[in-house]
Amino acid sequence: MELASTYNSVETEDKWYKYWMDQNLFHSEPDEREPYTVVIPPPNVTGVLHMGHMLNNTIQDILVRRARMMGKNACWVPGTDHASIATEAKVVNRLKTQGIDKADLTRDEFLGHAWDWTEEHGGIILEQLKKLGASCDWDRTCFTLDKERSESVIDTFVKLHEKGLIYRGVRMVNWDPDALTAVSDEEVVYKEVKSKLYYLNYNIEGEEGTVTIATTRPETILGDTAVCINPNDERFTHLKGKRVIVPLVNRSIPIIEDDYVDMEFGTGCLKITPAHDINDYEMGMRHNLESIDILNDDGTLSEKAQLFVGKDRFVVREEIIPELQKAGNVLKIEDYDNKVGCSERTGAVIEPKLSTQWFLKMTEMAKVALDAVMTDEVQFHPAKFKNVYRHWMENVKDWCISRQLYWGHRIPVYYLENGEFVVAKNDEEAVRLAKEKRGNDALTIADLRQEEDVLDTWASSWLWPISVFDGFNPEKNEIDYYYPTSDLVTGHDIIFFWVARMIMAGYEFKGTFPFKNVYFTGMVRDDQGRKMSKQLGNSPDPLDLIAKYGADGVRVGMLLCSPAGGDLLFDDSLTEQGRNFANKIWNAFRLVKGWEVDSSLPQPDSATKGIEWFSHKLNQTIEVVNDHFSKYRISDALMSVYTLFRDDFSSWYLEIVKPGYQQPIDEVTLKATIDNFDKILRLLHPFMPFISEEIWQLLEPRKEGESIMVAQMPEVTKVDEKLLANFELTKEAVAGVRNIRKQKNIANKEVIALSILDNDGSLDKTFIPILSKLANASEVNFVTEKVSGALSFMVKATEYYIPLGDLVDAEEEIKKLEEELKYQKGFLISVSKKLSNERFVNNAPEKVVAIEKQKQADAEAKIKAIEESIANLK
RNA sequence: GGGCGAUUAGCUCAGUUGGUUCAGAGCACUUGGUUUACACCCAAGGGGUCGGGGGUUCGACUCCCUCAUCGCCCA
Repeated sequence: MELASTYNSVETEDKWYKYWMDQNLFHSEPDEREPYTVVIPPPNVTGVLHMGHMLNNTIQDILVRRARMMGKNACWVPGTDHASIATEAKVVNRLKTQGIDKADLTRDEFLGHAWDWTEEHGGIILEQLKKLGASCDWDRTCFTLDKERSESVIDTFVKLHEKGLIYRGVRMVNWDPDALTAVSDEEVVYKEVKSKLYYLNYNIEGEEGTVTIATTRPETILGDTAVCINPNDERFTHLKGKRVIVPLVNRSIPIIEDDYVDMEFGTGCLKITPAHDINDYEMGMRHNLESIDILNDDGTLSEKAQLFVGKDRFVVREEIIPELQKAGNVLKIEDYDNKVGCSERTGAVIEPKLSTQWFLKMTEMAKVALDAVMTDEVQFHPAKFKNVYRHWMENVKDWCISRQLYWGHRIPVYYLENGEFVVAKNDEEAVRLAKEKRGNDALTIADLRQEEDVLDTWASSWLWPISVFDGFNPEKNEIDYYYPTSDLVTGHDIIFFWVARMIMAGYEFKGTFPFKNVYFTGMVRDDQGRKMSKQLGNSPDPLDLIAKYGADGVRVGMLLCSPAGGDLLFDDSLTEQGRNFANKIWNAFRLVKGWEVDSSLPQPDSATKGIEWFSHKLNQTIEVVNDHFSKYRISDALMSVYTLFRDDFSSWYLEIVKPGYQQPIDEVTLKATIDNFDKILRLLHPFMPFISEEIWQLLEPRKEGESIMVAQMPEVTKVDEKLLANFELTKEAVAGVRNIRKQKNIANKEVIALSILDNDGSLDKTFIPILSKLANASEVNFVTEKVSGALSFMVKATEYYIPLGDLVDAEEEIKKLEEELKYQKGFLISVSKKLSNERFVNNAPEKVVAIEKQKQADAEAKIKAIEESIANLK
């Protein structure tokens, strides 16, 4: 079979993904094995794959594939969430381009359009994940708005309400005037903007003189109901108990006193607008102030404002200044940088607004969820996020769960005509409860009015680890097998949105944690550390990357730059490195595959020893990889396998066992080599699923249905550290010979003779066949005296000589030796100094002192040998 | 303003309870290479006062204090 010298990822990857699907290898059913469960952080149903998903899902797939190969029953549940506000915004926009206004549609008509959108876009992102190699159990694909998940949401709402944890109240909420809905605190992003600070004079009532306030939002003066000073501010003692006049509307408002006012900021006088600022609202409550809501839901001014009615708040901000100037109220205007809250979804400037919403009490649930993490019942990786989590949990506020949208789970609250309400999971139940409540058996559903609002999307996402197994359905018991899940992989930016709330839901509804480990990924940025965004155009299209470098290459590239939790600076060169590595593996395979076997050949000693060494090296690496995985150091684990393949296997092992050009190989060595290759491929499979499968299938005849993805992960047998250390010395000796060849321009194919002076008898002679082969030595002999007329080098106390007669330059050799001598002497001094320090010898552990003594002895021996060599050359 | 974290090679980062000459890895860089698997490669090499200062200790990248700079979260 002719194999191309460059690996072709495109053909390979589609072929094997299809094979895995056809063989149903991703599917999991409960059985007697230990489960390993991961739920996907559901991507937004309208979204497309971006680099963050690539990273996230690469890591999940690595964990899942590895668990599967370690004999666990791995189940990775995929799905999407309905992203109520984002999707609704997209649907509204599309309707707009079709000339349809949302306001003209009934709820059901609108939902029809929203489902159409979902049908069109919903599957895209999951199909893209397949290109990456994601080994999700696609039979289990869920959607937060499908039947089972919806029932879960409604069911839990009813339960939480029964427990008294859900309440309805008037609160200051974050209002998105574009989406016309409340959003949670976590959905507000603060942006730095250049704005102005306006200094405005208010006339004091009944006397000459003015009070100056400073504000960034002059239009809100129309809703002012007080001016506040700090009671300790001596500048304003004369104002106590007086009243001022709001400009333009000429409303008389009181001057109040409150410690909240920062005497340093602005003028020290603060205007209070309880309806439009959270702090003012609280102050309004304390001082019994009137609340004047001057804004309509869409951000225009309402009748209550009296002026500029119907105009947008930003327009008014511009227009009110000339009016104020005309009235003589503007003192000055300064440039000012401040942070403005914007909607994460629509980008609109958020208005704090009083409105009636549904809330979920957080205090009790947060306490349980906090303890779970602080005691490591749920482990965070990296652990530094525990602090962030604690801070949020200790300051948690009740969760505003209602949204004024159509696309989502409609709140199961039914109002009666008298304003009372019942909470029920369906219409029948609602009617039954209403009858009970009112003592009126004639009530029908027509007498009830269901709440118009829907629930926050996270009210379904937080149930995800339970709801994907239909865990609220008492007739289903799969949950008992799969829950709690094992690992959650997610971005650290949604630690509050999602992770915290899933932990709360886990304890609340299942009595235990939803997952054992949380692996937080960083944010993917470009090579200059900028966030990837559409505007900057600095985000590569993941599918293009896969086409160009292969999914394996991209996976490796993602990992090479991804310390846990830290931001990662993505650069194409990393995926290129991944692709190059795949090519390297491919070519190693080409080499092995190209060998002709001759069963009559005996195995060379070098191969026997090489195979023995490599088995220990492999075991050692497996140990290291296991350790890395146990600490969720995924990129370190990859780097260990990468180094094993590139350095140990390719550069050393294959060179040791490789037969001469166009010569056959013996059977035993070939078998062992294929075996070793097989093991490395299995170690590699979680990281590079496609190429590992491709080569694994070609390496030996496989039966239909066999796959590396369900092969057993190699296990550690024994590691002989001494043997490994001796091989390292052999490597040094080989490098010594290569250096001399290079210095003297002796080609590798030219044989040399090698003499060894084993000064202290420490040399492991079993490695000599390897040294002989890799040094291309015609003979290796042992001597008891220094060899003159030869080039030499030392490895520990062992001296190596290459007799080269006229090529030897005594001057140069002496210089080289003297440099080494200088270093050794310096080293000896530092060690001796340490050992002559009584406090060190008395206080340091015995082991440490022994090591230092050994170093001293080694250095002394080496110095002696070097000095003799120098004398010999002179 | 409150809190958290960081600062180690040109870049991105390791460095696990203080202890081998322990200052490391990958990339980048320099030099050399038509070695018959691979130039998507191989070999060799340069490069850091571990942010500054102080302290604890026989011993500090590691622990403590302080200063500086940066980042993130929250208000």
